[in-house]
Amino acid sequence: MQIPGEKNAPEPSQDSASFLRRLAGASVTKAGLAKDQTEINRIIAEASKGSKFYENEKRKDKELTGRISRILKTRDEVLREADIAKAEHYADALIAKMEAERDLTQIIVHVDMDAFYASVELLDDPTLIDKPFAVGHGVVSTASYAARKHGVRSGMAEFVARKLCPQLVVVSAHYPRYSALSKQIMDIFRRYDPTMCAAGCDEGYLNITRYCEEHLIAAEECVREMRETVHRETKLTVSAGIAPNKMLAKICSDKNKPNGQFMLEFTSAAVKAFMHDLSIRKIPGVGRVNERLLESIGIKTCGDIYAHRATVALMDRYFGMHFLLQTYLGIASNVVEPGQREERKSIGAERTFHAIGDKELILEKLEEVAAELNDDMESSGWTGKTVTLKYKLDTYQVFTRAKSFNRWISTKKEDLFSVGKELLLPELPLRLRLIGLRVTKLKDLRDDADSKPGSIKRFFEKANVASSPRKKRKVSHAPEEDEELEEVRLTQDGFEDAMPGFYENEEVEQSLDTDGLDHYTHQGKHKGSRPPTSAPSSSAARSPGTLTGPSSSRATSHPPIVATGSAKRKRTHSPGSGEDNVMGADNVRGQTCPICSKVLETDNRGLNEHIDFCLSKGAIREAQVMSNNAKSLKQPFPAKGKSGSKMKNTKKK
DNA sequence: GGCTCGGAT
DNA sequence: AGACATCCGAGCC
Repeated sequence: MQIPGEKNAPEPSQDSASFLRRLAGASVTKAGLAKDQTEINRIIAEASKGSKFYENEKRKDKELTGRISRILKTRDEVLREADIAKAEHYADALIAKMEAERDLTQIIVHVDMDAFYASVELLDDPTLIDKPFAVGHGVVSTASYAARKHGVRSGMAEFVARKLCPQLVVVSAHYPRYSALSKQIMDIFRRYDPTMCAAGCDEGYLNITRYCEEHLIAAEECVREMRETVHRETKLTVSAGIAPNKMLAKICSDKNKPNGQFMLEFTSAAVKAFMHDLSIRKIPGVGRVNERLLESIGIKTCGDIYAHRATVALMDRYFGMHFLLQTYLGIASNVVEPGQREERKSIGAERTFHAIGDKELILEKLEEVAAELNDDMESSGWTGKTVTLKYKLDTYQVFTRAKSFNRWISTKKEDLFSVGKELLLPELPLRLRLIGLRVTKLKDLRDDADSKPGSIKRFFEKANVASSPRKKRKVSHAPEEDEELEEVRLTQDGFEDAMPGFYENEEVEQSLDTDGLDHYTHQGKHKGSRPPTSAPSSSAARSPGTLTGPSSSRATSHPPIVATGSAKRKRTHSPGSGEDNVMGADNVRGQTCPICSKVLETDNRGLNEHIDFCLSKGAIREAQVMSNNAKSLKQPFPAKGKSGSKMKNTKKK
C-alpha cells in the first residue's frame, strides 16, 4: 500500500456505488423517497451515459476518489505512529466537556413547508391532484409527492425525470406567487416567535419556549396549532420538528413529513440515541463530498463517529473534530434570531444556454447577463469593486476570471458589460454553455442614503429580507417590507441564514483543509491558465482544472466541518504569532501530544494546534525525532501554522 | 489584496 | 438531445 508513489491507483470500478449515487443527485438521502433506489439509479445512469454532463461527473468523481485515497494514506501513516489511546482520551475529554454544557432548555422548532412549490401549484390547479408532477422546466425545482415515488427529485434534469416517470406532468414555476405565500406563512410563524428566523422561502426556525410558557401550552400542542393555522389560512401543509437545537429540529421536521410533526424527547439520552443510527448525510452541512470523505474512514452514521474519534482528533484539519464530536452528541446551536446574517458578500447573475461558440452570440449573452445584474444591483442598492466573470464550457467545466478596480462599479450597464468583455475576450474562442457575472467587495448604497446613522440598524430590521434581491419588481417603497420576490432557489438562500447558527458558540479552530497535502498547484498561478483555448484543441492540457491528474484536486474546502472556519476566523488568526497564542493560553496544564509524545504546558486548544503542527510535518517521524532529541521544540509552529503544511506539500510532490 | 476553484443548498 | 442558480470562503500568489 503506501508507497511514496502517492498516486496509488484508487481502483477502477468507477461506476460503482458511490458514483451512481453522485449521478443520482444530491437530494437523495435527504428526503424520503420510495421505490427501489438501485433501480432508479440504474435508469438515471442509463439516461445519462455518454453525455458530456456524465463525463464531467465522472471526472469529478475520479478526482474525489483520488483525493480520498491520499487522505487515507495519510491517515494510515498517522495512525501507525500516533498514540491512539491518548487521542481517544483527548476526544473523550472534549466530549465530556460538551456534554456538560449541553443546553436542553430551549424549545426549538423547525418548520418546513411540504413540497412548497408543488403544493402551491396544486392549490392553483386542483386537476394536478394525484398526478405525478414537477415544477420547473429543464431542471426540476420541486417534485410532487406522487412524482417522488418514481424517484423524481429537485435538481434533476427534466428529461431524466421523464424517463423515471413517463406520465410526469411538468409545470412552470410562479415565483411571485410563492413569494407572496411565503410572506403570509412567515407572518403566521412570527405570531409564535417574533424573532423567528426564516431560512429560505419555505422553512424557518422558531424558539417557542416563551410562547409556551406564556400560554401555558405544551410544545407539541403549540406546534400542532400553528400548523393548523397555516393550513387554515393558506391551505398549505407544513411539517415540523421540535427539539433542543436547530440541527435536531431540522432533522426532526423530516421525520413525519408531509404534514406531520415530530418531537424529540428533551433528554441527553434520547438525543444520543436519536443520533446513534442517523446517517451522517442527514446532518446539515454534510453533502455528497463530505459524506464520501467520512464514509471512507468508516463513519456512516453519527454513532460511528465515536469509534473513530481518534482519527478525527488526530486529523482534525481534514475531518473537523469539534463539529463531528458535537454531531455525535447531537449538540448544535439553539440560538434563533432573524437576520443577523452579516451583509451579503456578493451579488451576481448567470445564465445557461445551449452551447455556442460564435463570438458575437457569446457577447450577446454576456450583455444580457450584464444588464440583468445591473438591474439587480440598481434595484437592490449595491455596488462593488471587483467583477468576476464565470463561464462553463460545453464540457461542463467551469472557470472564472476576475478584475478589481479602485472605484465602485458604475450602475450603468455599459460598465459591467465592458468589464465582462475585457475578461472574456482574451479567453475566446470557446464553446460556452453558461456565462455569469458577479460583483464583490460590495458597498451598500442604502447605507449612505437611508439610515446612515445606524447603518447597522437598517440591517437588523430587515436582515433576512435583504438577501437575494433579484427580480426587479421592487417598486417604490423604501426598505420596509420589500420582501421582494425572492425568486429563490428554494434551498439555497435560506440555509444560509440558518447554517451559521449551527456553529455559533464554537471556537474551534478551523478544522481542516482537506487536502492540504498534495495538490500541487500549478495551474492557477499564472493567470495565464487559460482554459481550453479554442474549441478544437481537443484533449490535452488546458483547463486549469484538468492539468495533470492530481493537480486539480484543489483543496476543497473543508469537510463538513468546515463551517467552523468562520468561528475560527474570529479569534485566532494572527498568523505570525499563532504559537504565542497557544502557549499563552489559559488553563495551562501538562498535556501529552499523542503524536510526538512531548508534554506541553498548554490547554486543549494549544494541544490541538500542536498536534496540527505535528501532522503538518507530513512525515510524522520527523516530528518524533525532533521531540525525542531536542526535547523542547521551541517555536514549533511555523508562521501561519496551517498553511505551512500545505505549502510544503505542495511544492514537494 | 487579487484571483481561482469547489462546495452546499 | 436534453443537466440550475447563488453565495461563500479557502488556498495560493
